Amino acid sequence: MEYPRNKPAKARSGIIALLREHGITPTQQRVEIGHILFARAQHVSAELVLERARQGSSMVSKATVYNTLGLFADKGLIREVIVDPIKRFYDTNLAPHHHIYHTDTGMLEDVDAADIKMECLPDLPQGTEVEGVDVIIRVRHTDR
Amino acid sequence: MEYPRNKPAKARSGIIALLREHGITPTQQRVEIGHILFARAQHVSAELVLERARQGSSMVSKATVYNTLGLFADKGLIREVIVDPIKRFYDTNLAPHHHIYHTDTGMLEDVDAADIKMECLPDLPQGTEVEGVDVIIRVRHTDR
DNA sequence: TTGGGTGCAAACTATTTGCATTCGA
DNA sequence: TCGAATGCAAATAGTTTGCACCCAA
Repeated sequence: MEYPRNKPAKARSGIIALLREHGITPTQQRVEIGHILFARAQHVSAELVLERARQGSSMVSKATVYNTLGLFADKGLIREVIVDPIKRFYDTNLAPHHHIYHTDTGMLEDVDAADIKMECLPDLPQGTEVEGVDVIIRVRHTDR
Repeated sequence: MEYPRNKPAKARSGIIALLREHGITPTQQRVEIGHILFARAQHVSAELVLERARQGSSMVSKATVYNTLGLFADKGLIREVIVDPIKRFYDTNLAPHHHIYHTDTGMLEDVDAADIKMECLPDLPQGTEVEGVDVIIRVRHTDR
């Protein structure tokens, strides 16, 4: 189940349904956070979600933001992206894709998986299975 | 300048020369840390380096370990690897390669770059240049 | 009522920083 | 000698945990 890109923000009722489909009890805070996340395809940090939640109506604590993002990621509603050594990003785009990371600005961009062809993945170690393959293209602004 | 794999540990004099070649003043602590790092191709965390340094003869503080690892990475002696959201790893293997990350054990394995062919990298954003491309294959042990 | 689920403050961990001291050239 | 490097401690930032509270069964 995947949240489509470039769609208008889901209504709260839609978010409640989405949470239920994923086996998550919809609480006020989770719905609020869902509303922030699924407004559009985006890359967010916990800090940003917290900031937006505080601008909104509901009370949400910092710990709840972290716990909820972790829960959503576990349940497959969002995808954790590890590119920055100091903070985690969460990606609401669940379509197969990779990332361009601007090391000087911290900006993260999506690259459709179809635009990168990987051939001959090496043999996996015995008794393991692939959980995911991340490709991160690190770019910086050219000095001029 | 690249440290070759599978070679016996560099003598301290060799490490001093290596640091000088990279424009790093060789101090007692830096040489000690270099000695730990370049004993063999490996993936280390700051914590592990600190632990090993304390087992050895020299006094090295935590802050110095962090600062030195950062310095070595800046100067291209080691490579920072971002796979784990909670800690950084440093890789003493500078040959072009990618990683297999065992999400359940935290183990990191090298994959020769030649074993992964990437085709048609997407167009880069205007005014940027590639700093590096990381491929991380996340694997887990299959349940049986 | 009651036991698991939830939310929050406080705790914790990895990392960085400021500054007095020491070291290397 | 003297600027650079170190060590310590405290600060910081991101994240996790312990526990009181709440709600459905």
